[in-house]
Parts: sequence; structure tokens; C-alpha cells
Amino acid sequence: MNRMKKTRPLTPLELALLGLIHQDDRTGYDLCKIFETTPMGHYSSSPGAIYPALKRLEGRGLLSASVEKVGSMRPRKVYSLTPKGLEALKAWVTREVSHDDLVWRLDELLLRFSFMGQLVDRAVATGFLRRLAEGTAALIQGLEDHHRTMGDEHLPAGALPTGRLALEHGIGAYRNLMEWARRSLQQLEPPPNEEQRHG
Amino acid sequence: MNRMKKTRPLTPLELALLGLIHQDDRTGYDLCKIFETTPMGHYSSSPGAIYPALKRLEGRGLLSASVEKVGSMRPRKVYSLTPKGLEALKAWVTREVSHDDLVWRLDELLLRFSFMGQLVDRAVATGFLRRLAEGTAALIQGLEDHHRTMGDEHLPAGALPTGRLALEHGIGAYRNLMEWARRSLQQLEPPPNEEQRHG
DNA sequence: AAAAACATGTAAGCTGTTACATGATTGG
DNA sequence: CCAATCATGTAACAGCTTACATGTTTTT
Repeated sequence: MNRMKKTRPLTPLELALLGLIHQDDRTGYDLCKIFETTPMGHYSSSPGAIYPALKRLEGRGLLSASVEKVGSMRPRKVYSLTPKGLEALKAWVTREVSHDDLVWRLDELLLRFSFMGQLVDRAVATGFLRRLAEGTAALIQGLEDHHRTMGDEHLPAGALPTGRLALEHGIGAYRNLMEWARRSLQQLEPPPNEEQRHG
Repeated sequence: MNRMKKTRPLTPLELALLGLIHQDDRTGYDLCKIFETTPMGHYSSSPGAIYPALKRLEGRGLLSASVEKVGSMRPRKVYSLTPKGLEALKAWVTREVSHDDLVWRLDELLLRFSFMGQLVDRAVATGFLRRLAEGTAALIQGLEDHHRTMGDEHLPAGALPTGRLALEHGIGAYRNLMEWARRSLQQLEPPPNEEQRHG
């Protein structure tokens, strides 16, 4: 049985760190650079958050550190995933795509997907995209209903309909998401196999 | 001169509260409900954050509260903006649209825009959208360059190109944003004035 | 020689989360 | 009468931000 001390769930930052370290063993400094310079930086940044998070993950046994000392360089701690860390990462990326994920944590979903490449097989990744496309379609329905019943009539005279326009952006964003999921699905689907056709 | 004690910048939650209270005077409970049930809930939620934030804003003189007691009901504190609060809200929504805003705080930009309707005139709102469209166009350029130089060749054998696909979603999202800004711009532009054509 | 980048970390302060406390009013 | 909703809060805790400390290696 899995009888542990009741583990606190990992924070988004910790999960992002696991994913990045799984792609490639990295040092704290490497990770700081990535968060500073790439869109990944949504998940916070800066030594003050990253180094303590790495320590927490090491304490939990999800990461292991090995001190490297190339030539006369200052020693660097290179982190890599332990089997337990790999398991935790896999559990996260393969979590069910919930309604709440789509509404409140869209960028976490995209991060999960981008880490999937080296973690799961085609079937799991396409399943993720299918669930995402379904859920998004339902959401769009709801938003469009809301939009239809939201005329500009009740606006104070002279006020601009910026609220309605912002909602339209939201609808467009989800439509873009759905179409992307469907396009990506086609790209990930196994290419028509010539051998098979002949065999 | 503006010689104050060096005011800490307002948090996103505090700014969201100012905007919502400006739309309509509200109680803490009203605000909790809004965050619970609408996409606005990105900006946190739950009494534990909202009530203290309201108190902070009152302490700063940005909000004023009046206790209402309709019939035998439990007294409710209804908040409204002070002139200083209105000023702070206006300063926020009319802030320059920076590159960092587009990359790291897109939803804050949309929130600012949605609050603009009752705060600024057409010229300011369209200026905002123009800056947003410009900035986004530049961003898309950069992302597409990155995308072009990012082949799938270096991927480990068998790995799926989910990272590249996720990037494609990001590009699509910014494209959607830019097109939305341009459509909205047309909707906000003063309608062709018949009088003028005849005059 | 100086500045910038490499590299790791700590400390104070504040905000947000979760959970709880309290009590009135309304609906079934 | 019991549950749900209205309504306002507090307390413990944990994480993130900002700022600082420290020392090395590379670049200018």
C-alpha cells in the first residue's frame, strides 16, 4: 500500500522544475536563466524561489544532486530526477484534464503537454489533446451563451463596451486552443504506413 | 508635490477589487462571489485574501465603507471608491502597455481593458488597443523566428514534438490577440458620421 | 584593473491559501 | 427544524519577492 506521511501537493514551480530537469540535468543557475529568459518564467523565477524549491524536492527524494567541479571552476550542483521524481512528474502530466484546469490553469496544461514528449507514448498524448478539445468545445458553448445574453443596452450612456470585447477575446482564445488541439492531433496521429498498406 | 511615504505598489488582487467596486459599489461577500464564479477568479479568491485586501485599501484611503442595515438584516459593509481610489484605478488602466505586460501579464492587460469602458474615452481605449496590436505583432515575429530555427531533428528518437506544438499554440494565441485587437479597434472607432459627410 | 557573468545561497516581509469561527436569515 | 445561503472575519502556515551576501571565472 501507499502509506506515506500525507504528502503536500507539489507547487507549480516545483513541477516545472521537475519537468525541466527531466529534459536535461541542470544546475540551479541554469534554471534561473531559463525562467528569466523564456515564456516558462510564468512559473516564477529568481534564486530566492528556485534554490529553496530545489532543496525541498531533494529532501522529498524527487531530485538528487551531484557536485561537479570541472577544472578549477567553482563547484556546481547538477540535479537529476530520481525514479520517485520521474514517477511524480509522470503522474502530473497524465492527470485528468479537468474543467477547472481549462478555466483557471490553462498555462499549466500547456506546460504539462510540452513535457509529455519525452515521457509518454503517442496514445497518451493524443488522449490528452482529445480531452482538451472536448472540454474546450463545451466551454466555448457556455461563453457564447453568456455573450449572446449580454447586450450593450444596460451600459451607462457613453461607456465603451470593453467588457464585452474582453469576453470576445476569451472566446477567441478558447477557439484558438481547440483548433490547435485538433491540428496537433492530426500531426501526432501515426502517419499512414506504406508497409502496412502493402503487407 | 507628491511627497508620500513611498507607497508599495498595489497587488493584482487589490487592483481587481478597485475595478470591480468602481463598476458598482459592493460588499466583501459580493466580491467573493464574483471571484468564485467568473473568469475574474484568476485574481485569487476567498475571504481569507479579499477581506484583508479591502482593509488595506481602506487604510490607504482608496476605498470608503458605509455600513448598511436593510430591515433586520445583518449589517453589510458596502465599499465605494474614494477620489484617490479612482485616481489609482485610472493610473493603472492607462499605464503603458509594456513588452513585459504582453509576455508575463496578459490577463492583467485584458482586465485593465475591460475596466476601461467606464473610465476613459474612446481615444485612450483605442490607443491602448493600437499599442497592444503593435507590441503583439513584434512578439509574433520573434516567436516565429524561434520556431523556424527549431527543427525536430535534435529530439531523442521516439520522442514526440510536444514542445514545438506548445510553442505553436503560443504563436496562435498571440495571433488571436492581435486580430482581436484590430477587430475591436474597428468596433470602437467612431461610426462614419452621416452629418459630417453632408456638412 | 574593472565589469560582467557564473554560481549558490540566506533573511525579512508580505500575500495568499486553507481552515475555522460566528451568527443571522431564508427555503424546504 | 434543518440545511443552505448570506455575511464578516481570524489564525496558522507556506511560498514567493526583493534584496542582499559571497566568491569565482571570463570578458573588456
